[in-house]
Amino acid sequence: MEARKSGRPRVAVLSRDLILETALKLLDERGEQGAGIRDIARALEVRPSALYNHVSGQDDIIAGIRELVSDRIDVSGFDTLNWVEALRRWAWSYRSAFAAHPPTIAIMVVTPLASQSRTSQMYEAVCRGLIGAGWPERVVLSLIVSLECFILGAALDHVAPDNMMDPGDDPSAPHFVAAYDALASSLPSPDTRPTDTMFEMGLEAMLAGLTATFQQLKGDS
Amino acid sequence: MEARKSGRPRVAVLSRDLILETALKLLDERGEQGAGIRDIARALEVRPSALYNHVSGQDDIIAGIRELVSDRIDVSGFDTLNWVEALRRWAWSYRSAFAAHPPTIAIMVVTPLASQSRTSQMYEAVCRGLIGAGWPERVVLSLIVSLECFILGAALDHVAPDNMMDPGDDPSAPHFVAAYDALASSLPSPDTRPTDTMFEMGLEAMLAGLTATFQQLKGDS
DNA sequence: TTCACAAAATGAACACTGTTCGTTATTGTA
DNA sequence: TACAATAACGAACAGTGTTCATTTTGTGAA
Repeated sequence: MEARKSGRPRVAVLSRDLILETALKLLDERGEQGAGIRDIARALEVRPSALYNHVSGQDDIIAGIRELVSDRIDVSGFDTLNWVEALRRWAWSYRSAFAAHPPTIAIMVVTPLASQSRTSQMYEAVCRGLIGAGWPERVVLSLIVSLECFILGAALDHVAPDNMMDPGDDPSAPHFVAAYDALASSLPSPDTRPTDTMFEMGLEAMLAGLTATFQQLKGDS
Repeated sequence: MEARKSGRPRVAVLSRDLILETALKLLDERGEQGAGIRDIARALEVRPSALYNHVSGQDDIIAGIRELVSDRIDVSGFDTLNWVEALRRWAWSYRSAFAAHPPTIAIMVVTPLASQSRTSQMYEAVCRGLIGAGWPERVVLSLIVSLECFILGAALDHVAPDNMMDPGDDPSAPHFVAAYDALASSLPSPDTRPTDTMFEMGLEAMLAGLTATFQQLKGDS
């Protein structure tokens, strides 16, 4: 544990990638608050100010993490499957990519997308698949974004504690309590989470609705 | 502008409600960062520490604001309309309640729900309506939460800048660029926002899908 | 080979945040 | 009339992201 002296070290200790990987790891391990600049620096055994030689600031780190996460989203279905099944695969992997790194979600959702990024390659693949399947260009982005809204909302729900909606024994909300209890006791096994059945239900509803829309659009043209 | 001396003032300057209303107002005016403890205190012409006589801390303020916002959600449809139209009204007002106070969304979504709150009265109304319409108790909460995921995701999207998804002229993402341009030029008027057509499309898709699910459930029983 | 400059680390600040605590003046109550 | 509760101030504290001068090392040009 000998302290490093001032001045440039013989072998570089830091790199942009190393910083981002460490940040993501800390985020996963300790949650949203655990990946501050000082935490990352401590994990790398470095003074906080050293990070600024490789990264322009905290926003830059967040943008970098988003790239890491969106790389895990599976768009392979758009080359091989029909658009409904491709969207289904995409949606599930989209959710699990974020669910694997819970604390990132809330940050990602609000932070605008940097252009020329790997994330826009992900959108490119989805757009190509949908347009190729016959969807009109002008509705494709609405379709994607509306699915994305649901997915990200679901990812946030996935993060939230299971009892987040627990009404307790609030006597002024009997139907709410009944619905909560009925859901809890209808789970197939104790370790299936409500949030999973919820995601399935919502996703299938959207896909069914979109299929109807698609056929209607085909009929009009 | 005479400074107030130490000691209890003759007429109280603060109250919990006043603090919450001020916080919400600042949030609306200046955005997410503009409603810190010190900002609220400055707006009320009071020292920051004075707030702690009426509020337990920042989390408490956030919880209070959520109550203020969810009071604006319209659940009246569940008494008068069929469940689809009631859900539609609920969803639009849900979104606009949050859209009216953009910066609150990102905070609300992540913060768990306090029980016995006015918010759970909102859920009670929705549950009562859906169960009364014939939905099985065990799926009602999944239905609500999945719609909620979409709505909150859409509310976040509503907050994001319109050009958040702008790919620029990225030559490596031609379909993405084409879809983006097609959407932009297909807007009926210059002041209709893409996020509105997106919300409509997604909501109608979900409602159509849920209608199909409902009829299927009726057929099975 | 030498010299200047870029790069990469330290460490000491700065401005900012939410929060706590002691002090003081006023109010309500027994 | 005592006495406690209340509600304000003001001075701290611990935490944050960030900047800057400094020191050391590496590298390309004259």
